[in-house]
Amino acid sequence: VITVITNRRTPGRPRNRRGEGRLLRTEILAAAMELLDTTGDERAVTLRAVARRAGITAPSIYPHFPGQRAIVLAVVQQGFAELADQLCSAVDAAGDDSGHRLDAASGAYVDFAARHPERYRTMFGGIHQPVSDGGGTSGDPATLGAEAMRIWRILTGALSNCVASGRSTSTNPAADASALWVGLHGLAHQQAATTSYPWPADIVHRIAAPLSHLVVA
Amino acid sequence: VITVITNRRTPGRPRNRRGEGRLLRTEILAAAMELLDTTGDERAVTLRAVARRAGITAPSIYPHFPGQRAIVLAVVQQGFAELADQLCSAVDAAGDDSGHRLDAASGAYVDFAARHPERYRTMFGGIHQPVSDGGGTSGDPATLGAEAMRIWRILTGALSNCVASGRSTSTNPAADASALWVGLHGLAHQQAATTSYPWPADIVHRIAAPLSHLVVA
DNA sequence: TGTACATCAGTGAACGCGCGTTCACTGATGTAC
DNA sequence: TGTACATCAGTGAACGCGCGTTCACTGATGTAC
Repeated sequence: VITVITNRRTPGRPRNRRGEGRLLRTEILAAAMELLDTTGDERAVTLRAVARRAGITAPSIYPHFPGQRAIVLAVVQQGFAELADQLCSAVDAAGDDSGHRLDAASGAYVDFAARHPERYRTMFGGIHQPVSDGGGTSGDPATLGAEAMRIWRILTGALSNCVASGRSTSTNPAADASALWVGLHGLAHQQAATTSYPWPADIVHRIAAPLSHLVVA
Repeated sequence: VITVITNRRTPGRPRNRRGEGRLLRTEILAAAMELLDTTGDERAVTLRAVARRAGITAPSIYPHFPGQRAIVLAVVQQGFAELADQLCSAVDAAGDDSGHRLDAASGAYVDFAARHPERYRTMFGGIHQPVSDGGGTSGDPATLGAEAMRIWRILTGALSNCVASGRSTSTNPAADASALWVGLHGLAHQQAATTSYPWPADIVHRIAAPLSHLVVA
């Protein structure tokens, strides 16, 4: 099957009303995310491809984004916000048991990457460096970007609660939360990159439990 | 500072003697690796850029590689071979103590990524999927690619020795080696992607020790 | 030993393509009078 | 209420660029006789 790339825009697209031009920004972002998720290739997110997907002409993007990199950067930032939101929801929905809450966070993290593999890879691809605000005094999480900070705080909080309830023996929940994040990231990224690695069935728990210093049940 | 891209090849390059044309393949590969390590961007490894770097014209590449993707794939494969070699050397040089040997493997792994961040990211970028041979019965490491299998075996071996000498309480060294690899990968990849994450000082040990189920000293 | 020839390593010009970006523009719509 | 006008959303054509790939070629070198 040959994919025909058409340059025609969806002809019926109504232009936004006066004063509502900013709405297009949202459509452009959505188009970029769709492109990323469906093509599975960051390089497919070109300015022209995004415009085609959004049903507009390429120059129409410039009033909303200074260039192509800015679009990808916005996708990445929104990705981090969504990831943080979903961790938050998962933890909230997990009830009162501190162990369940930590499990829920770990599961939601890996799940996000499984549902949006290419977006996850782009988020952590490094070119856009959204995790850190720069600077980066070693060991000081305050240098994280705002959304990354949220994620780190959710993990740290869940782990601290486990310590408080005697479920974890961690003596440094802040540092161990970073270690846990690294472990989850390793699994999430690897699953997002290659679909056929021979994982043990309980791989999430096998990674998250020791890194969280959970007491053996 | 503006980087001037010159199309001129190094004029003095002597052509290989008759029958030694295959030598150029090595030079092309080396040029691609240099490009990847110095530009820090996989997208910079174009067929033409590789040719410029190698001091030849673009069409000269075709007798040696069917196309640009094949060059990157070869770079990735060589990267896996080098990584496996370095793990092997590090373990061999670490003496007899099983704990030291496992530490050496972990350290060498993270080190490789730190020394060649862009190459590491490309290796695990997923587009080329070099880790798995496909198929991928869950839990069966035999479906790994040859070099990935070597890496996994080194980790499994080091971990098994720790179990044998009472340094690790792992009850499933094969599965825990996968978990350890995932953890090391998470750290290696994240360090290769963003230089300024606020890592705890003992991050490697903080990840590797619990995943290996090392007994607390 | 000398010479014609086949082979081989690599060249140079050319192609069509999609890209990012620019520029002048069009036509609908809200607003001032 | 009617009309002229400014503003705004988005268009369409064009540019120069580097890319991957093709093709016919050149000139050095080993070899057969």
